[in-house]
Amino acid sequence: MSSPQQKASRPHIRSSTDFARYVGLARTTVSRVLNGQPGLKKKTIERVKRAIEETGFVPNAYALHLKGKRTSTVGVCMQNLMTQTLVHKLASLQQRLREKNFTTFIEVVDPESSWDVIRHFLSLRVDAVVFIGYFDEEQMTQHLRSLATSGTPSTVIDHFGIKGANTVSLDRVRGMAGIVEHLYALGHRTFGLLAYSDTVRSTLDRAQGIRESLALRGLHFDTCTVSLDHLHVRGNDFEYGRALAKSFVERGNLPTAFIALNDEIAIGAMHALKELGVRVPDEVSVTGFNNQDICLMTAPNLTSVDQRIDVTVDAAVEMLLSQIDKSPRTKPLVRMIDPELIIRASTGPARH
Amino acid sequence: MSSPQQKASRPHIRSSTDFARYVGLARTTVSRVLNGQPGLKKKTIERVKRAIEETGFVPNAYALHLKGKRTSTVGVCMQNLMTQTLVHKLASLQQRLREKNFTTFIEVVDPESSWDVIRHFLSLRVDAVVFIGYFDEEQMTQHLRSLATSGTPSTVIDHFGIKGANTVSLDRVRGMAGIVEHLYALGHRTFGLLAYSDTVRSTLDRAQGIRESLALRGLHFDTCTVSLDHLHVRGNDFEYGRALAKSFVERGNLPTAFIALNDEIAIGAMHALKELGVRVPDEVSVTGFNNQDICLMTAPNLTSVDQRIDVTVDAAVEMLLSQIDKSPRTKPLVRMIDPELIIRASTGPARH
DNA sequence: CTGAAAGCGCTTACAG
DNA sequence: CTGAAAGCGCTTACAG
Repeated sequence: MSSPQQKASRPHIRSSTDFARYVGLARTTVSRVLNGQPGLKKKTIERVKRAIEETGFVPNAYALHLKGKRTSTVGVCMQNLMTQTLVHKLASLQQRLREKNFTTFIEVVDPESSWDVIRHFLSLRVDAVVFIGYFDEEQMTQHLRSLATSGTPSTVIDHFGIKGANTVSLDRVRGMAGIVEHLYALGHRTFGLLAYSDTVRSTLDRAQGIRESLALRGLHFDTCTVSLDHLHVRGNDFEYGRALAKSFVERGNLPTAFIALNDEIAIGAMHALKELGVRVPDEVSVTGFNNQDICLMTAPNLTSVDQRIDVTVDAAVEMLLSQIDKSPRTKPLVRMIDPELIIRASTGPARH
Repeated sequence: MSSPQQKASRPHIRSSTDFARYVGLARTTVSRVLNGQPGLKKKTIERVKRAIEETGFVPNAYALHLKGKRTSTVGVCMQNLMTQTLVHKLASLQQRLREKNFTTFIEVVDPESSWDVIRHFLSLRVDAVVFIGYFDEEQMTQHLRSLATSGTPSTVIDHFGIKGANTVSLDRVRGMAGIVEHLYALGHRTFGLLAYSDTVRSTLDRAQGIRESLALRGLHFDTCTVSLDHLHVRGNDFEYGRALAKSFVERGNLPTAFIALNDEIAIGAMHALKELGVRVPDEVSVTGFNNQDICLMTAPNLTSVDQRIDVTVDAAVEMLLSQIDKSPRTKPLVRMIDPELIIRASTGPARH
């Protein structure tokens, strides 16, 4: 009968003044009960609590934060392209901050919106700002400066290399080194690179990781890796992986291993290879990146690199808390997270 | 040289009082400039604007909203299990609301956190609350009542059937009817149901849709559909689809079509079928649901149902705006969104 | 065209 | 143990 939409007959209370009048106590007393302060009669406390039940009164957060104290809020700036991995990071971060009694304000940033986001966070007097993902470096530097000017600590998750920024980032160079090491140990000396010819920072880092790791083993990047990225319209999905693998097969002279930029591309490639009669891992090995759930859906299951999101988020939160209420640091904090190579059945000994 | 972390030598301004002193004008005047009110000398405006540049002053949102006006904010409550589809809905909603000059506060709700979320939204005096996903019905009803009591409009996206709730939901019954109609027209009379034996509301609705649509064609649900869900540990992913399809093949006497709960399960099933030598769609047709990107990664591409997220979100925003600043409605608004069947190569004529 | 004063809804010394 | 008063950072009539 009584639907949620139905207007309750309860008195409509909007402020602590209304509420105090309703209870028959001073605002001061009510405030103390609401904040669980000591030195109150048991009866008074119960009286107020009952009144809260009756009226559903909730104090106005805006008035509450006006006194210039910490707002216990953190602004989170997400890159606009939301991948599964980024969603995990976001959810994990919100969870962690909630445990520390912080409220998160999340804003998804697309380049066009010209970043009013920072102003918005500042107007909400957030205690700190977290960036997740990759952004325009110049804009970022400028925004980090605005934050610093206002005395708001900030931490960047993922985007490594922004000058002066506190950063928590996956050690992508090490991640790639792990893959190369693994494949090298299996006897692989020729590598097909899938989707590494991109100019975004994370990809450049990854390519650099391959280059260094090969050099370490006396191999030269340019002679033992092949990329056919230019043959197709750039993508980051299954279809791009499929198309690239197909081109490799058509071209002939297959490398013994494919190193894909991410799991989707790896899986697309695996499917194309299967269709074209190239067996994985007997004839060719394939690796992914990110260790998403889909790595377990393929036959064979996909060797991939796990980002260890929980460790990353823990580090970021720790970094944040160490800055809040402390005097600002001059040297930025930078923390690299070690990725974990998850070896599965898509990689095997190199064929001869 | 000047890194973002470096403390700027600019004067540190925290309030409009500080700022007004800095500019050498009254707070009133400054306020008017900040809010773009008419009747000010051009010179005054420029003076203030320059000072903003110089100091980076941003007014305190909490003080701003204290006057009891609309806060131009909307609280969004997300179910904790974040699927790709849900992320799309969220991003689309935030985008739309931003266009209407609303700020979104997003909270991911897990059952344990016992829903302080609503209190939090109320304390922020949001103009409205949107729920996206599926929640506990009893709790939801209670929370919607709290919102109604405080005069805060709300809309539920997805979770159809909550009493008294304003709802925008995909017409799942029609979505399933579309699939059945399509398969029926292709000559299919026996159907393997993959993962429909779940008791969550959306699944029940979907099963009901199949039942009704079959009945409409003189077919009886119990005799022409088979489910082997009970043979495996429940999942919603590729693996579950794979396992189910395998069981169907082992059992023998295959239905001519598989109707999967979602795209992942359908794709998992397709892979298992392929491995076991059952050709899709020659021997068996397969359908998915949600029309995710992965539908295009399979060979053959997957027939699926599109949720038309943009239409859904538009409807929800429209519903919300129609409630804000209006007197509360007694009858809840309910809007069903028509899904769109996307026919691809995974469905074909029934084999005889 | 600009400013002084009151008020929004809270908390926090300070009295009693 | 409880209350009256001041103050947080804004906006908005109301004066000038």
